[in-house]
Amino acid sequence: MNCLASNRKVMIQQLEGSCRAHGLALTVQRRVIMESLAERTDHPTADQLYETVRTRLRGISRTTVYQVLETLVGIGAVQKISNPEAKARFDADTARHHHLYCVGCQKIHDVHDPSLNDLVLPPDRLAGFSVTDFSIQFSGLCPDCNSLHQ
Amino acid sequence: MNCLASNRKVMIQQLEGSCRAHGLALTVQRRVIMESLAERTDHPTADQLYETVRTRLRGISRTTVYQVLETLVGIGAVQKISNPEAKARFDADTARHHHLYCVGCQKIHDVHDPSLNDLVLPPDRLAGFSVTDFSIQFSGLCPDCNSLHQ
DNA sequence: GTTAATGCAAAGCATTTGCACACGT
DNA sequence: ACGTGTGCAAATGCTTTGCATTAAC
Repeated sequence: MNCLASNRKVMIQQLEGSCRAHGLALTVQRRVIMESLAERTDHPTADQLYETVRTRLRGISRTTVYQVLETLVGIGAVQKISNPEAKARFDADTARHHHLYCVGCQKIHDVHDPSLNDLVLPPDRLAGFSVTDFSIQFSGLCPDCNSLHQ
Repeated sequence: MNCLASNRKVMIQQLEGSCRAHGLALTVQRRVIMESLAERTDHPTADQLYETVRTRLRGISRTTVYQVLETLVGIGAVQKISNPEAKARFDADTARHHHLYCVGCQKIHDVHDPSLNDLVLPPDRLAGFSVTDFSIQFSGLCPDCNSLHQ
């Protein structure tokens, strides 16, 4: 058995476990979508993934791909890269600073902490990448939401 | 003269300078959009900003707000927070890892570097925030684009 | 057999485009 | 005066919704 096949088997078992744990059915669609996403590393959009998936499961609907992806994010089997609603957001502060997304109020707060800038810059070549800039996205609870939750 | 008024004046002078430097006209719309964005720290979407701007410049078009924001990003007066095309992208790898956006090929590459995970976690309370997770977005050139550019 | 998931069609937003008019230089 | 920027209307693209059908448990 080759490595890919073995990984896939493990991955599907994990998916099965996660679904069970959340009382979700392990449908063909969920399995194929999970598999198709797991074997690529190019961070596809829902639509790009749909194009792959439809060749394996003819008749699958675009809606299903969108829905299943959100479900998989919900059970922690997949992560979504981008700010949560995937809308463009703008900031007049162009100095280097970082952002905290509050899972309580869904707002984005600035994090001005100069120490963070030094912490990460040193490796300015990571495995052949020339890095010109970076930004850290934190997620958690802002002070206001913090006090509500205790 | 109060502090806000003074900041605004400086900001507008900077905008004027940036526009000149790029051969762009300093239009009323650009000024008001820049001002409106600069006085808030809540990282509005283009549409949210439009709602504010239209109360100050009746008749301004939504299109203009979208266009001007992109122009301002182009001259570095404003930054856009989110992945560049603001579409949702998905990743089956849920382990902590970071992302490099290549400005050459526009692809998002994974950066698996365990040292980065230790570097930043320590301050798990930043000014009252409880941080549960974080992710670093690098931008720069991937190895392939790097070799093309030299 | 029950309940939840899928598929379809259509609607809903966010964003972009093409072109005529107006404004900044 | 010239050329760029703006406004409008319409198109496009991504994503969501309501509801009937189908499949998983």
